[in-house]
Amino acid sequence: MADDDVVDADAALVAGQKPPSHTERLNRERVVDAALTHIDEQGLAGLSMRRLGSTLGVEAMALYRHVAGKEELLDAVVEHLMASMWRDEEITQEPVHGWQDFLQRLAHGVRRVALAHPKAFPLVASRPTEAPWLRPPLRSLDWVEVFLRGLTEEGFTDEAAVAAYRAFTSFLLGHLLLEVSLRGADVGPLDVLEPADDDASLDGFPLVRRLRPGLSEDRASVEFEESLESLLDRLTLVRTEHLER
Amino acid sequence: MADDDVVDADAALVAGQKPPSHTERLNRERVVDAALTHIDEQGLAGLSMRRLGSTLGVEAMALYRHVAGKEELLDAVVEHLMASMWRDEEITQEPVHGWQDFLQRLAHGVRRVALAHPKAFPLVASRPTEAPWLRPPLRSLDWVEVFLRGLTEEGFTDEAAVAAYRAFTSFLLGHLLLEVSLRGADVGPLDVLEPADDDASLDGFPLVRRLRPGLSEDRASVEFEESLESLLDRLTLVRTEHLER
DNA sequence: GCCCTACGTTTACAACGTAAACATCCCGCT
DNA sequence: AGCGGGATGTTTACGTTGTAAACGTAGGGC
Repeated sequence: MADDDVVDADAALVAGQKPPSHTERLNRERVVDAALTHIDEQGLAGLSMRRLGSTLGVEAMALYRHVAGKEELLDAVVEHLMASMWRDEEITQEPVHGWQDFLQRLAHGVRRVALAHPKAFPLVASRPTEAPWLRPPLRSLDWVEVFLRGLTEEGFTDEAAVAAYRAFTSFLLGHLLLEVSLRGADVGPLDVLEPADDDASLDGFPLVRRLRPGLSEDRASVEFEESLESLLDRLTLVRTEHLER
Repeated sequence: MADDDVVDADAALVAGQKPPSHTERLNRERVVDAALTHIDEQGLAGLSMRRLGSTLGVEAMALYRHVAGKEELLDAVVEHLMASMWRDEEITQEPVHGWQDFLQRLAHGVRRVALAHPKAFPLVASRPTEAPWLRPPLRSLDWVEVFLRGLTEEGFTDEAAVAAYRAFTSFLLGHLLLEVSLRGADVGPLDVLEPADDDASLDGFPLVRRLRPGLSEDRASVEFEESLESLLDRLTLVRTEHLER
């Protein structure tokens, strides 16, 4: 990305635009981008205005010309994350083959975002939404509109579409939060205690001890797929129930 | 609870024990309890060691004799929350009528805890578990053992019980996090702007505008019930599939 | 060429988590 | 009963945080 900046600067020069006085000027987008990569690399707790400023070669207070404060910055990161899904041509480009295909693509799109930014995704779940009837992770008006359009165009009644929104968001939140908490967890001090990890006196817990290998397996992908399939089955029922009424 | 303290002190006097020098002595339980009620009342962000100390009539540093630090205190609050479910006689007392009854009681028990402490419950979801194969909200060895025992005793194979654990935790996390974020949200400045809440230019979002009444309804309870029912149906399949194999 | 405005810096303050040294009180021992 | 020592709470202090306010400064429109 540092290379990108250099390239961009050169291109700007060739195009006859302003040569950067010292480095490229700050703007809201650069601040938000830097915040996201900082969270990706150092974790949410490692983000402070001062540190973020210094990675941008700038004093902390400079950031306040572009974001209103830390809270608003975090909201902007969330917005940026969900907005990045618009560039996902599998969702916005390809024609849709039925509502099940549509929900599959949406679900996988959100999952891609979550897995690309495991340390940042919890923000999508925990920041308050701008209206109480918006639910993470589909928390922007744009995505809710897309969601409702996708379903009502495919024969869902209004009530069924709303019910589907609720079920879909609950599903995504539960699965993705658990998955990113696995993948985003900082690998411990890399202790050699790995082999001795069944030591810690699982003596009172015979079933846990016996099933620990199974519990430790990474089944996140198939678990997601199967639960999604099951949800779609349920929504099939919801849809036809509301139609017959 | 302040009354309780007085009563306890009097009882202690009658029983011939130490009269409290000034107020009751501090101990870990009082600290954790106070932290929980502080979070319930002021929200997680409003909790600081100094403020918590002063509600206990004590200097901030006194807390460090009883908890190792703020992080450990939050972990203790989470532990306390989930441990409080043991006193739920509907879970631990009554005999179980089949695994579906068992899971229903467990689910409702966790939900009761979540709804009783909407501001604190997100901690149950966000604090790291002590092992990567433990998943919120059933994140203690005790509860996982109970869970696995309840299912294996009812004819689940080891693999099916593990699959059920994954599905059950995802379900609870998604639904309860969304529900408490509704009920725990600080009611805004109580603006009179309530009636004008469809104002904010929903013009680009016709479907959202049309379905907003439906989206605003509080369907949390029936949504929970229906999703739980659907999950139990799915687990019925999982169970018999693994048996036939 | 000059000025205004947008941008970045400096300085400052209150609040935070917590380490270290200190005071104090209570309990068990002889 | 007296005393010694460990447990408990306080004081002081340090570094870090978010951010308000005043200040410089540089660059583009007239």
